[in-house]
Amino acid sequence: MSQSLKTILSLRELILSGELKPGERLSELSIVDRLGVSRTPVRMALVRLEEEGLLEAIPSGGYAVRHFSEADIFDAIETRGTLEGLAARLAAERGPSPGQIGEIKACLRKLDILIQDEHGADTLTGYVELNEQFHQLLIHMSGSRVVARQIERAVALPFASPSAFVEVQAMLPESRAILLVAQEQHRSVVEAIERREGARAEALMREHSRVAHRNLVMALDHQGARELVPGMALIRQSA
Amino acid sequence: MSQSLKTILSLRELILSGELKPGERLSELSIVDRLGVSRTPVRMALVRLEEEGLLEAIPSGGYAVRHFSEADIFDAIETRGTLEGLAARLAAERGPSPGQIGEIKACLRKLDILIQDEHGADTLTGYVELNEQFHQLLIHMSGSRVVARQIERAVALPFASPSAFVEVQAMLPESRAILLVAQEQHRSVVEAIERREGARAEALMREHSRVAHRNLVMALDHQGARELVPGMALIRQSA
DNA sequence: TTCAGCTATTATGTATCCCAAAATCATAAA
DNA sequence: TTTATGATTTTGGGATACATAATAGCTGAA
Repeated sequence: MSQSLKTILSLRELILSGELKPGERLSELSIVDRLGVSRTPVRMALVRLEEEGLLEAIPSGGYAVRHFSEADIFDAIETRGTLEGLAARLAAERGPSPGQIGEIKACLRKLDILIQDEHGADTLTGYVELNEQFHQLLIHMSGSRVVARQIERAVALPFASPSAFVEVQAMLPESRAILLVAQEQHRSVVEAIERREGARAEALMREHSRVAHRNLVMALDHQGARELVPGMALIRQSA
Repeated sequence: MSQSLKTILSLRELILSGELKPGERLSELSIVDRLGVSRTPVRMALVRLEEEGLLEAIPSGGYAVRHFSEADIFDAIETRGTLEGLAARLAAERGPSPGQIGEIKACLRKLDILIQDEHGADTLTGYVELNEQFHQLLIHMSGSRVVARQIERAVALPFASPSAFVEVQAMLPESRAILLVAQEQHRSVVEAIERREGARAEALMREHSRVAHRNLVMALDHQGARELVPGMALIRQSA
């Protein structure tokens, strides 16, 4: 593993865990001391994490940990939903290959099976994996590198990912119901794409992203649930 | 001006002018020789230009000039339109301040005056400036940093900018008609936002971006018009 | 006591050097 | 003639030394 990658991973962990607080300025030398790598990979990591959205450049030079408001999380989810809606519409309009449709239907079936089981031991990680795979396949079906790239960037924010809220969701009593609704949306989107119904596919994908909105509200209300949301350490009320 | 910035500007110019051809691998040392700066700012510039989308990272290390297809331009425009549509909807739903509405209406009036004049000497640069300002104000009215950032990134691709096609458009016989339509869309979007009509504002902004689609088709047909489109040097048929 | 200005320190920006890995080319063997 | 292997060269990643700009702290004067 390269020193740069090691530094990126370490810094990201420090930021997401809240050890480095929002607004805190990151001096290159302090990171050098902390992580034991030289300034070159540190600088590389700082640039990459700014691109990712976790850091912001200070006008006079250097970087600080970025802070977000609750509204920012909302907007990030809405942005992802909008872009995934675009991807779904493009997929529907352009008509994906039978192979792609087969793949995503196989993914749907696996999710069905997983959901049928009452929540077992590692059901959660399995769900996260399959859910991410579904979203990935959908993006691929759009057939657009440009859109795919844009979604990648939108999802880079930790709380914007399609599975950012599965952990909090699992804590809720209505958890299972939400899962069923989400899966119904998955199924309907695929159906819409198959039938070349672009507007429907887009609307469904947008609405699908809004289960995250609901989970967000839940997470904000229940004090214990907050730390289950990745990146929650970056949230400041007044930001 | 810093060496890094100088390198970024020089490299971008070399890429957009087509002097560095799509697919061409960029060796750090060759750039050092070419531009007379050391490797450090060169490396920094390469990272930033990859982020911008002009370069792509090679798995084994290093960077190559990215190439795009005509479909990619189409998708980039559609992506921008979708995100600007999101911004317009958010602006409408949230209700911008009277000051913001005043600002964008002032911008509209200036555009009106400019369009009324028969095409004068520097009407074009004036139009580009006001047009960009309009789009900027609209983004600001959304009230969302997250959305603003995402649009910034989408617009970084040279042919995705709101004013990427004004030069080709100016060559067309129906140029004036297109301008009038675009301005009507500007006006309608502001009206929709004022009336808190989110769906209308979004649809209008999307449709507005599609004047670029039309101009793109024109540019691709007329051989002389191609080089008026920024970034056209990056287009490969089969990409 | 407060503010201005200077200085010292620390931070980032830049250049250069070293090293490891990968691509390439040449040569030899099948 | 083709393929495999080894040497050479090139390239990129990393470390460090140097230059320059920013900042904080201190001193002196109002």
